[in-house]
Amino acid sequence: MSHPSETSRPSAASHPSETSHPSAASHDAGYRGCVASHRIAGSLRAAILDGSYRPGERIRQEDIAARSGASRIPVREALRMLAAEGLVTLVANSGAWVTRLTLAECVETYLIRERLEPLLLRTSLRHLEDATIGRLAALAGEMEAAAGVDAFMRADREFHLSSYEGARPGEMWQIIGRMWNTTQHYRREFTRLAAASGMTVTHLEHRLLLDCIRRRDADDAERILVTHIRRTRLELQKHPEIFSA
Amino acid sequence: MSHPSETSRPSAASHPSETSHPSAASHDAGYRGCVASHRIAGSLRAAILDGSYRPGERIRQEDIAARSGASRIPVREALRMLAAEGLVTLVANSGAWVTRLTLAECVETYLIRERLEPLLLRTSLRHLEDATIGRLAALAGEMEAAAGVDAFMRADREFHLSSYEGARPGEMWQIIGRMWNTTQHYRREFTRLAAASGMTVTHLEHRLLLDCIRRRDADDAERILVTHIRRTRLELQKHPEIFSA
DNA sequence: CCCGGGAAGATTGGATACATAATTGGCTGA
DNA sequence: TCAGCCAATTATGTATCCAATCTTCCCGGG
Repeated sequence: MSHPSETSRPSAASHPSETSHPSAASHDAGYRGCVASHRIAGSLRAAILDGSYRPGERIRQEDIAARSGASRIPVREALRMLAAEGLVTLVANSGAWVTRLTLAECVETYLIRERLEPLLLRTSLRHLEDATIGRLAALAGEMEAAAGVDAFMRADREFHLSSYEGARPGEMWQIIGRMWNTTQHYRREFTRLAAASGMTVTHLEHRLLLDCIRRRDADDAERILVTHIRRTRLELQKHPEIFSA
Repeated sequence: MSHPSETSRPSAASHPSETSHPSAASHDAGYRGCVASHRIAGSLRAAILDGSYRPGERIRQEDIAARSGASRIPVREALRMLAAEGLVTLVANSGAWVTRLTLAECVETYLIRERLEPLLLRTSLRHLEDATIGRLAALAGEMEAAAGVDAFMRADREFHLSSYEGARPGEMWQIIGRMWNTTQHYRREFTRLAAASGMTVTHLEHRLLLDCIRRRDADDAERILVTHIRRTRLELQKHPEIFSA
């Protein structure tokens, strides 16, 4: 419903054979829009994140196809999307499994987060709205008052990801979001263990981080966030049993 | 051609309905093996990286299918793999384009590299073999003697990526490899410009980095590498015309 | 002369069907 | 009793066909 190249979509390319170019990269690592493959990917992603599927569990294409009322082709596309996000692992001529991380892989993820999340927080801090900061405070309270593991997990996830809301969606946001997803299961198991022995230090770090954010102090915020992620990583490394289940 | 779960593939899962789990995550973000979709993805990737396809250029499924002698379905799978790597951008019901980066996106990529590559180099340094270090020296020489842009690009890419060879393939390697790929075109254009005004500083940085690597000094190596990437980013930001082409 | 609207063509998304490779279970033999 | 091999079954990979959507070109109006 539009005209030549230059209007609805920026920057036609040089070759005459080319037509137009999709507008500002959505970077969804896949299709955007309301196609079946997207719906299926969404419901599968949700199922993996909330623990309905467990790491190492096999995903059969026909099962998903039957359950979603579609054929296997959109299922395959969905599986590829999730594979791109690291949530499932595909093996040629064999099938798909919910990605299982080893302790070493999980630690690597945390090492990456220690370097990237402070950068993203710094980028975000300049444009973070006061309303969002208020929401962060509420979430810190929710975590302290959280009764169960799931409530804590939800608040923790929203707390950290919301603190990055000031950053424009881009490569960094995508990488970090993916890491939160792939480690979700192991953070849940770890939280289960950590909740037993109390999480006062975690809550202190969150409060401290919130204070840095309120002061818009990027340097201090980076330091606290590194500390927070690093300490969690070191704690996690004390519980290798999580990964041998 | 193997037996029950526990032999060729580690760690059967807990549910009886599950079967087995793919061996140590290949993290190919897709299938591994010799299927058609993989072949097609490989040739398309090569074509994009060597500049046969330019950013913003449309990729038609039937073209690729006809050219590779397969049907459109493996082409679609290949496009999804490349989309996962960020090399192509898919839009629902519309098609696929070679991903085009804005200056801001490219700068973001460099900011991420500034934080991650030093970490990867540090990880690699412990296990880097002497033969590889010798190869690095040869590549530094090749860059200094490079006649054309393509020769420099090849040597530069192999120099840096080889310096990470001591690190086990994993998430970090994948992220960084992807970034080298998505920025390949823009680095080529930038190199074209930079070559005109000489690249003595670049060569000095490479020599210096090589020296740190020889001394296995991770701290110095990190610093030099940050400097190297950061300076390139700042130079790149002086040439926004590369992105408006 | 430029902009908006509409219809024909082209291209992608999805369903069904078939070929191929892997898994699973049983069978034979030591 | 158990290891190893073989065949039936299952699941994945691919090809072909049809429907839905978008692109493109042409036309009319301002």
